[in-house]
Amino acid sequence: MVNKPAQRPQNEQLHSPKAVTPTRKSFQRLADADRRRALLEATLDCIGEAGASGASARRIAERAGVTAGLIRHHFGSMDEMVRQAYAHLMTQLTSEAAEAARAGGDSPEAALARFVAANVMQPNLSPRKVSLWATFIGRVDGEAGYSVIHRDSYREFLEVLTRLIHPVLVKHGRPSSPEACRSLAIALNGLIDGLWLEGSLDHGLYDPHRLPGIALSAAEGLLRLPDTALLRHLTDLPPQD
Amino acid sequence: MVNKPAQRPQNEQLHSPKAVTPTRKSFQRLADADRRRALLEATLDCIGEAGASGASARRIAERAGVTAGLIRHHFGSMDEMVRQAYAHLMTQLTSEAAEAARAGGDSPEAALARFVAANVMQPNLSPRKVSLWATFIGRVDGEAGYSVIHRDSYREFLEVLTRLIHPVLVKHGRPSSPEACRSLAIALNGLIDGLWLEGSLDHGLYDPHRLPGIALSAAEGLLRLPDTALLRHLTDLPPQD
DNA sequence: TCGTTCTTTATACAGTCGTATAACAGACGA
DNA sequence: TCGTCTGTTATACGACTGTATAAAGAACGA
Repeated sequence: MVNKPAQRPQNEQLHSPKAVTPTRKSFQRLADADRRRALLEATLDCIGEAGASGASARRIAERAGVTAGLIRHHFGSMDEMVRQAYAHLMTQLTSEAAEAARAGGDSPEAALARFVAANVMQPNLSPRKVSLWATFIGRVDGEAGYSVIHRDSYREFLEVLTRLIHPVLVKHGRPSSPEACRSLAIALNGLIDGLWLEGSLDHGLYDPHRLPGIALSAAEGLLRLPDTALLRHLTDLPPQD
Repeated sequence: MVNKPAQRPQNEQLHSPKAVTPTRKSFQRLADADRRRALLEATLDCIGEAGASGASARRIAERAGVTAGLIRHHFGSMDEMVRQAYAHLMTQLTSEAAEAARAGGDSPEAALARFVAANVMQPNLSPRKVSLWATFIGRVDGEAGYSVIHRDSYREFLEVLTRLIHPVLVKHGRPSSPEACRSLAIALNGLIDGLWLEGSLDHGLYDPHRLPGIALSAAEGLLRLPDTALLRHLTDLPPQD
C-alpha cells in the first residue's frame, strides 16, 4: 500500500555541483495567513487526488512548493493541519451553495429551487469534492476534533435550508411551525446529500443531468407543494454544458 | 499521524527464555475461505475503529490472531484484501436491509415502509458502518477497483428499491412506468442514504429516534401517496430500545 | 506411525512516515 | 547599509510501512 518498490529517483535537475557549496532552495517569506491557506489547499488537493494515505507531509509540502518542516511551524502538527483543511472545505461547500440561492431576488420558490438544484449540479457535483468529504466523514466518529467540525457545518446547512423552506410553506398554506420546518429540513437535507453523493461519483447508471429535475420533483412532493411549484424554475438555471 | 513516540513495548508475556530454543507461536490451519473471512472482518474492525491510517497489515493480522505474512498468502497483497473487505461490507449492508423488507408478508406499503425505516434504525444506523462506508467511498474516484464495487452495490440497492416501489405505485394509481419508477427510486435512495448518514453520525442536533417518522413521511410525499400510507405501518416496527 | 503437503510464523529489507533541531536567508526597520 | 527577526530549508531520527523469503509445524492420507 505504501511501498511501490521502484519509484523514480527524482533528481530534480537544476542543481549546482552541490558538493562544493551546498546552495539552498530560494524562497519567499509569506504572511502567516497566506502560507496557511496555500498549505490547506495543497492538503485538499493531495487528499482529493490520492486519498488520505497519499497525503503525506512531504507530498503536501511539495505540492505547496515548500518543505515539510513548514507544517510544524504553521500548524504545530500534521493532524492539526488536516483537521483545519476539513473545516476549510466545509466552509467552502456550504457558502458556495448558499450563494447560489442568493443570486437573483425572485420568489421564495425560486430561491429554494436554485439552492436545491445547485447542490446537484456542477460545480458542486464533483468527484473530487465527494472524495474529500467522504474521507473526512470517515474520521468523524472517534476523532473528536472532526466531529465538532461536522456538527457545526451540518447545523449551518440545516439553518440555511430552514430559512429557505419556511417562506415557501407559508406562501402555500402548509404547516410551518418550527418543528414542521425542522423535520422537513432534515429530510430535504438527506435528499440533497444523497443525490449529491451518488451523482458526483458518476457510476454511469444514469445521466447526472437528470438530477436537478429528480431533486426538485422529489422536493415538491416532500414539502407537499403543488406540482411544478419548484420544477418550473428549472429553466432559470444556468445551462449544464 | 503515524509516529506516536511512546508506544507500549508490548512484550506479550508468556515467553520461554527464547535465546535457548526459540519456540514458535502455536497455530491451527484453517480452510482458505474461513481464514479469508476472518481477515476481512478484522480489516473492517480496524478501519472502523482507527480509520484507514490505523489499519496496517500488522494491526489487522494481530486483530485476526495471525501474523502479517498471511495476508500475502491469502490475498496476494494488502490492497487486494482491503478492496475485498469493501465488497464484503456492501454485500452485508444491502442484504441486511433487503431482509428487513422480506420479514412479514403484508401489503406492498408495509414492505416498503419496513425497508425505508430499517435503513434509518439500528442496527443499520451505526457510526461504525458509516465510518467504514465513507472511508471506502473516498477511494471510489480514482481507484478503479473500488468504483466497480460501488457501482454494483448501488445498482443492487436501486433494484431492490424499484421492486418495492412499483407495486405501491400501481396500487395507488400513480404513474408506474419504468422511467417513473427509476426516477423515484433514485430520489428515494438519495433520501435514505442522506438520512442514514447523518443519523448514524449522531451529531446531537436531533434525536435519531425521530428518523423513521421523518423518512416515511418524506417518502410518502416523494411518491405522492396519501398521508399515512406508509407512516401507519410504523407501529409494526420493532421498538427502538 | 511416518511422510507429505501447504498454511503459518518469523525475520529481514528498503522505503516512507511525522517531527525535532539547527543552520540559513528573505524582508524590513534603523 | 547593517542588524534583527523569524519564516524557511535541510537533515537526522526512530518508528512503522508492505512485502519477500525461508523455515517451521499442523493436518491428513497411507
